[in-house]
Amino acid sequence: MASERYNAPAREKHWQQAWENAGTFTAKTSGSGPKCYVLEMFPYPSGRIHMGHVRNYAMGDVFARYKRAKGFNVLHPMGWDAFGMPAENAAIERKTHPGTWTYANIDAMKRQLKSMGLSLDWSRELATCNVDYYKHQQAIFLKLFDKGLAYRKSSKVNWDPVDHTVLANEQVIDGRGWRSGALVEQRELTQWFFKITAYSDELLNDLGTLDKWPEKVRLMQANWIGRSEGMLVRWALDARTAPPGHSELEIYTTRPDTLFGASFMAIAPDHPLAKAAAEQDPKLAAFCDECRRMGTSVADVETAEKQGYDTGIRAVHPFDKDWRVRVYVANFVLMDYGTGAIFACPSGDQRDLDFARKYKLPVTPVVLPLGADAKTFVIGDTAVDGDGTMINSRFLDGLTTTAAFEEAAKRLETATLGKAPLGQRKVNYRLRDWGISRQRYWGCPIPMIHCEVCGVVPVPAKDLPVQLPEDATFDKPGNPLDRHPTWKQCACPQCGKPARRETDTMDTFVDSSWYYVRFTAPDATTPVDTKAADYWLPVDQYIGGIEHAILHLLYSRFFYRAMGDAGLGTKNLREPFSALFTQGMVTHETYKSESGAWLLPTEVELKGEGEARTAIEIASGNAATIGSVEKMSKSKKNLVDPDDIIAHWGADCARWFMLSDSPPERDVIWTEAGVQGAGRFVQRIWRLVDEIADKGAPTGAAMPASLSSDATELRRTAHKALDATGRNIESLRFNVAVAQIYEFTNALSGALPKSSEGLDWALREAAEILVQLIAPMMPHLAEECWARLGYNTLAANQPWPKADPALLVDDRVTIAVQVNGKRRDELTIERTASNQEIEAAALGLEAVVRALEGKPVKKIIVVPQRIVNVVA
RNA sequence: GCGGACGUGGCGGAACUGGUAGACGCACAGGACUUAAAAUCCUGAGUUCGAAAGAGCGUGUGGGUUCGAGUCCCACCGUCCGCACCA
Repeated sequence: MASERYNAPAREKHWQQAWENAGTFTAKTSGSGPKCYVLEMFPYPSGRIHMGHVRNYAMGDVFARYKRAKGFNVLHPMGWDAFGMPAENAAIERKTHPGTWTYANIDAMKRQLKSMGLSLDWSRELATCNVDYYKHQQAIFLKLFDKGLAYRKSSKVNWDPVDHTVLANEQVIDGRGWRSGALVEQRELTQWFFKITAYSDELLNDLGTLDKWPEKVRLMQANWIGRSEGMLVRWALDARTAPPGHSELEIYTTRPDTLFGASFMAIAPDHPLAKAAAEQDPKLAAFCDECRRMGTSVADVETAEKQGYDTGIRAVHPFDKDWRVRVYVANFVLMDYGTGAIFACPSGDQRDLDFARKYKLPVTPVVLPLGADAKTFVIGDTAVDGDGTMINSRFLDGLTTTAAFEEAAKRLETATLGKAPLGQRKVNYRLRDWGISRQRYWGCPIPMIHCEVCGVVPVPAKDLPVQLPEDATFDKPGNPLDRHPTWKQCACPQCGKPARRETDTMDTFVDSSWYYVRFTAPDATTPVDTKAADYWLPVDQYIGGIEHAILHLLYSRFFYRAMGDAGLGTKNLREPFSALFTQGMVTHETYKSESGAWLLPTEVELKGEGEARTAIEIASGNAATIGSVEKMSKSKKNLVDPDDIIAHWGADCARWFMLSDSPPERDVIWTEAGVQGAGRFVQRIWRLVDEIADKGAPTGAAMPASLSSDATELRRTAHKALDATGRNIESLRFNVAVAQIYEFTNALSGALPKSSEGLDWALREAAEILVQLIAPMMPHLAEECWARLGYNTLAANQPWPKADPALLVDDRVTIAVQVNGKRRDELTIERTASNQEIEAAALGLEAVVRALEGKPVKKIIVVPQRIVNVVA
């Protein structure tokens, strides 16, 4: 009896309900089997899920379901990264409260995620904007403050003029705010910081332990931390030229070996020496002002021409008291790296060379590159920064650059200026402390109080939480907390006098730096339940977008360590995510109307194929242009709504398509044809299982004593597919797993019309294996098929079948036969055949004899079970 | 500029530690079923020459190592990504 077409949308709801009723995916800390914590980066509740979420969560779900089937105690939670700017902007636009907007979005998106049939433990759901979450974050902040890991300082910060808030360095991309896209300005403000730099070395070194992270991400983090080994070198200033109170200038260099190539010194416009000199030189003061103005936008800095101003100050070369070097103020020297002062060796550094040429300063080659001729070697317009042999460098001459570094360092360390050594070794980092103050409402309030008498005082733990006021106003720009009439007024916890609350809130990246810890015990009364955290952490497989390679992933690595060091129960664990996978984006073609407006894919009709493809705007009937394939985005309207796809095709179809074809780390192009293909496959599986259930052996029948060769062959195919698919899911090679399932399905369809001894039983076994192979990817269809096969258990609860090792190897193997490296034929032979037998069989092949043309055989190479190459 | 990744049919891609290149999917062509369409099933296909058997060429380009290279080495070209005055 052939059944109806599989009605995915209807049946999916049924099975989702069945899982929910059975509590299938609720994780228990006391569960059996080894633990496995699978996590996808939690979403920002923007309003609706998009295809990128579908892909991300489909991947995580396949992995989680597979691990469950393999007997692991799986934790697979979901929550909401719910604080942040869009809620506040929406509040301004719609005259509502950010919380109202956010919670409505969470409801909508939760419904959407549920329609995907994800194996999530919703009992652990959390939202970072919920006071039950952020009160613990405030407690953590206080602990970090106690440890000196959170502190306040005045510094130049990135100011986003559109969002009216400060941004961390990591959140400035190409000189623009990561969210608003506005050109970022530099402002001097007093802000809260986390001391991530205390972990520079550890964060860098431990990257080496993250062998299940993408190399690319580790490299990006290593570059961001930016460790360099160099020296601090103090230069005496010529007293006749130095401003009062300044007798020396300390610089940072990674190339003390090139000291004899010194041409000039350069200091930042904000360097104390520059400020002192500017007091006596109005032109210099004007130059410094100009530099600062240029520095207002990061984008300007990148294109600005190198400029300098000779301060008239002369510095004395550390190795030659008669050698004077000019000191410039230069617009390219940064005050907050090293000491804000450099010595320049133009022959070895392009930027210094450009500057030297511009201001007609000396250029002395000091490194002779390997293979260059000392007599003819000159520096033109290109600096030479590689290794080589030292020249024009007195006591360093003839040494390699590496040896010269050591020699110069030794001499600088032993020589003195005044009483202290002339130089000392110093490791520098590019990484800066993490500025977390945001002048916005919709974030976690920083639990601090400003008292005129006592200074900055932490809110006592017993007074937590510091809750956001509900009655804030969003009608004008600026910080609603700051202008709230009463909220910031409080009593100083120390002296009791009237004081003022801190009105800055925390960067939302703080929220996401520990949510994975909170998932292990979301209802604990303390921020961390040590027992649960020790059991579940670290996350065994983390999946998310590459865009967080630095931001979220570096912050989390820091925060997890800081929490441990502040006594929050995770001290024995240093890395939060033992394996990381970064998935590619979902892309789609773009369409434009005649007037140049972007069109949704649903607004155009496509015709023809290949080069001849055309698009018509449905509403107007006019021709539309087919544009390039881009990441799905609202601005380009190349969006496909997951709701539409799931309602029409079902979640399984959408999931299957997201996992097919493209390797998961690469971008995938969403196409209508691709979805149709996936939809066809869903029906094909259903028909196949339906037919086998009708004709095949009864549920639970034992294997017949004797099987035909067809039946054995089918069993081999099934068990090989089982083995290979498991390995590919394990290594997240979903596209290959999908291809193997297709191949297996083709073999199964091919065997269906045949009839021989034991074949019905083998068909049934293969069908059951097939259902379990698709279960992680198309879980609803798997349940439907499982039930059709006569079971009243849930497929989701079935253990992953075990492949029979005896079926994984063939008795006879096909070997390619080459003559002089060219494939001429192939031969099928017993797997256990000896090399002699293989050689004999190969030489007997007609194609081989023909290719040899009677030439004598020089040698024969036999690779068992693979290839034989006859060399003549 | 510095650092990194990648380059395979019409398209997405597969190919374990060097061993039958193009699995699987999409698109395509031919056929079956049907009054017809949809759905489904079967067959074909890297390319050139050939009716076929078969042969030549073929993984960005040029060289090299090897019995054998998509895979290893060198140089170059192209695409993409990250960082970017970091001393």
